[in-house]
Amino acid sequence: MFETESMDAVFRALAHGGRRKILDLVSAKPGCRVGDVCTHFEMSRIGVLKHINLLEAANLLISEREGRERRLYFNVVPIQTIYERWTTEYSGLWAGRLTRLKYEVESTRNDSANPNTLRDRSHRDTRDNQEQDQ
Amino acid sequence: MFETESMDAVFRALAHGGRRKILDLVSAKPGCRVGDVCTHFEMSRIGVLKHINLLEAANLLISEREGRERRLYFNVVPIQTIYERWTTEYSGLWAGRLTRLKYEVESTRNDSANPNTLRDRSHRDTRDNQEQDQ
DNA sequence: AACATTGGTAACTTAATGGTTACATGTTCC
DNA sequence: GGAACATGTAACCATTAAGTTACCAATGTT
Repeated sequence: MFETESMDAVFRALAHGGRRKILDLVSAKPGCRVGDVCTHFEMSRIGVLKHINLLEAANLLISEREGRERRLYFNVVPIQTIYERWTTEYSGLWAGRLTRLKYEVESTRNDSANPNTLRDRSHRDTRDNQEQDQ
Repeated sequence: MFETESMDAVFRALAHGGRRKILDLVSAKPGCRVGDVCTHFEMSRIGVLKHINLLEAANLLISEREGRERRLYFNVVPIQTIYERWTTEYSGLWAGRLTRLKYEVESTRNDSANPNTLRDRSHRDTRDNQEQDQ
């Protein structure tokens, strides 16, 4: 719906705990180098390097060459974009209107006669492997 | 750092465009059923089902049986948790203090004499395949 | 010049994901 | 009861992702 291609890269980059840890490290020590990040992992240097590169490709890290060193900086912008996506898309939820409803659903679990039923069915699912209208 | 196991599931669940789309659909039509979601995908019904199950495992969807049907509801809570994680962890950034710095780094790219250099090096990387101190 | 340091490529192995088809189970409707 | 329906399970295949080792290329240092 509101998906951009770059957003997908960001989401995928964030899907890895090690990479999130890298973001933590770099944001704690802006300007640190590849080797500095590596010291915090059991993994091989190349393993870490690939994660760093992936993060940079997603624009979550910015790197800057300085002689033989490579300085790393964390870039908040993509995460802010994601934040906007959720707050815009699910604005109602964040505003608290539906949030309360959800909490009720989660805790009580007995509003079995939910009025918000979907009845716009139009798919032909008979005997598996249907192809649907996009 | 601030990682919980459940948070990892959430991040991984969000890493797939199709699953994010499912969240969009369900949050737009709370209480819709599995089949309803399927109509919006080219994929086979089972493919979609697995994504739905994964989302439920990550607690991003809540489902409720009603006869032979399964009603789906979006659960904001995990996303709120993630939001907290970022805003807490990178609070300085969101507060705008470091954010400005980052923007400068991104736009100008010539603060080559960054004072924030990390010099706590202590790893022995000589000839690859080092094991580091955790 | 010689050598340690820092970073990067290339090629490969293994594990995880995304997706499929075929079959199974419980429900509603006649 | 029996047909159509909604959902689910099992077994499997293809692709991608994660990580490894071995080697390469600059840059500093003495």
